[in-house]
Amino acid sequence: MTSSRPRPATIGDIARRAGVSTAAVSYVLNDAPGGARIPEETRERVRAAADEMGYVPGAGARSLRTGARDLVLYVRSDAAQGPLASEFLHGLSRALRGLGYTLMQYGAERDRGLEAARAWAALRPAAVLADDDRLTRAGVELLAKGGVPVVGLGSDPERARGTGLSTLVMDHRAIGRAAGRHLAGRGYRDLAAVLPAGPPLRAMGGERVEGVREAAAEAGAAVRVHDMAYSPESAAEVVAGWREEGLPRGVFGYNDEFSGLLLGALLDAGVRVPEEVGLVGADDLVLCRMLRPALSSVRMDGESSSATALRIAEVIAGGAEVHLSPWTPVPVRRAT
Amino acid sequence: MTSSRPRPATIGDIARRAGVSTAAVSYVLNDAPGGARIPEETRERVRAAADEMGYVPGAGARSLRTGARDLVLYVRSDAAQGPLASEFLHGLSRALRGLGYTLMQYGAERDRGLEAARAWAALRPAAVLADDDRLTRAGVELLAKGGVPVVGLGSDPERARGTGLSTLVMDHRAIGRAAGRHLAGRGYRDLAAVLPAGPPLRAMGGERVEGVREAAAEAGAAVRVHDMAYSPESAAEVVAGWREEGLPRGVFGYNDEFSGLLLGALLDAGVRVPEEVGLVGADDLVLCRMLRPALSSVRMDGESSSATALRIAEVIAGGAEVHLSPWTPVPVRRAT
DNA sequence: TTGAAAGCGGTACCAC
DNA sequence: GTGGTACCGCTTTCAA
Repeated sequence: MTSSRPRPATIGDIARRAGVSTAAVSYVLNDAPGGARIPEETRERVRAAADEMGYVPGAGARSLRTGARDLVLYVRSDAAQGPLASEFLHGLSRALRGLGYTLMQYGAERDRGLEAARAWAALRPAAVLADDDRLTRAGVELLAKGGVPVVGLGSDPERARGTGLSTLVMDHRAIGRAAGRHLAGRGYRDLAAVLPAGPPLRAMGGERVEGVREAAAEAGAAVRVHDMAYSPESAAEVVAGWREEGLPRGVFGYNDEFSGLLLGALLDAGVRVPEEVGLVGADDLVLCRMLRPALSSVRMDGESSSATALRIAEVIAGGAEVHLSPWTPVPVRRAT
Repeated sequence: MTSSRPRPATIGDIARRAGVSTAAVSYVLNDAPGGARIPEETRERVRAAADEMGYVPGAGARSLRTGARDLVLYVRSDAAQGPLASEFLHGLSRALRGLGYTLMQYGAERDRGLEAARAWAALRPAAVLADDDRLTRAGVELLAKGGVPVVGLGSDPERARGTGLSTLVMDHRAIGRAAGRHLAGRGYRDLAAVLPAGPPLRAMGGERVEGVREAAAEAGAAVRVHDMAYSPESAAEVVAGWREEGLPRGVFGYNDEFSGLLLGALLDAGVRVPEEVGLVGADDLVLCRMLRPALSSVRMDGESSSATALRIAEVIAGGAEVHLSPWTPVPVRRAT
């Protein structure tokens, strides 16, 4: 008497229960033109049967038959968390739904390259959006062979151009430039910038530092660069180093969170902020307004994220190659 | 000459190219026992063909044929962000993969209830994990009819017991209790607790406040409750209110982020923390160690998240009803 | 007006 | 030993 787990009802079950053919069921449930002249009474019966049995057509069998692909895969590392990414995700999801696609986040695992591409391809998606570090040449090629457009999140547009790979990037160099100019604009000439130690953030950090360097060069300022991990201890070490070799006048802390750590360490060391050291983060999180003194930052402005999402959705639908960089950095001056 | 988008290669394509039957292709690629005696030379040819054409078997057709369901849906609101949720997600994903399942995050949209359940059911998942606010009686029933177990994230275990709905909860009351005891343990008898204004957080907030009340009752302390939105302005209002009616001695700020806002507002108002007002958050984010004075908090300890994940995976595999609450709150005393 | 049947891409039974 | 073929659930053409 082991009642095994119930299986979902099939169209055949409904047809049998309603005493009609499977075709009739399909017609009624999709109110398809093919079965335009099915009497209301029959329709009623079919709908009732479907309802009672909790029938929902299986997406797999359906898309196997129709050939429609409506799945969009979104593969992200955790690095891309926070309100900005989250808002973007929502806008994208909404825009895609409006166009008949379904967005799914896939791969909390670290799979990448060809292996990952095979897993994605097996799902026959309409498109794949993936963090750059998940993508390899071979992987993108495999997907392309199956007609699956790929959008590289954070991929270098220059390297991608002409390869069929679309890109969506945040201009980290511009963020660094904005931060650097903010600092230089206050008259600071002795600058320091922080480079996150971990692999996922390091690449972005490098770009941001480059931007700071550009801004410093414009203003004739010097820039020191320091490795730092995301921990209070590491922040304290950086500050201790500064105490020895001399405090920088202005600091770009990579982002608000690293800057928050740095601020704590500076205050612990008895350094007055901003009188002795100015500090600027990036992302303009609410965190900036929790800290005292309140943290200056760089906000990312841009077309509404759903507008961006819409453009991406068009790529997906059209299959063209595009390169998007929809955010503009805007310095936000606060106490530090 | 409009070269339409390429379609993925099918098993038939490979068979034709390799000059064998589709059956042979299937056997070779899955090295299935059925085709044990296919000569190595033929296998080679098949593999080569598959490779050249970038063939990957479609998961849809495969599971249609085999009847296997390997998809686990994870439906979460953004409310559940942060390192804890993220770590849990990873552990879960890994554990499930080990058992042959694939975890996908679905539904950035706000769909809920029966409508959402239909969408999930169409994917023929092995199980659905969803935030409680997405679930309705009818929705869970629909899924159950199709043999799909549901785990309610944050659902009340008491109400769920016996309905077939599994639950995974964080014990918010216990968090509040831990925070309240921490405060009372410092000798504070005039307590205040914050209740987040928004709908997603409010329910949890209510539970936490209840916990604070319990701890206060034990110690003979009083508790005031204040609505607050997640903004510096709202925090300032709360503090202004306190200035008028008298400062509380100890404050539970719902979580670290609300507490951070409160801390900023308190300092702005010239209140000395912790000399005049003690403050405790919850979650033990890195944020606590950015703030000065460093924020006391309540950390969530528990069995490793992958162990929890494993138990959930068993539910999925077995279809049984379980009620999990694997986290234990632990006060973390810092400067505030 | 209704329904039989073909076929989507796979797997695996079973007859050659 | 091999590979033809039935079949999974569903849509849609076409004939009755």
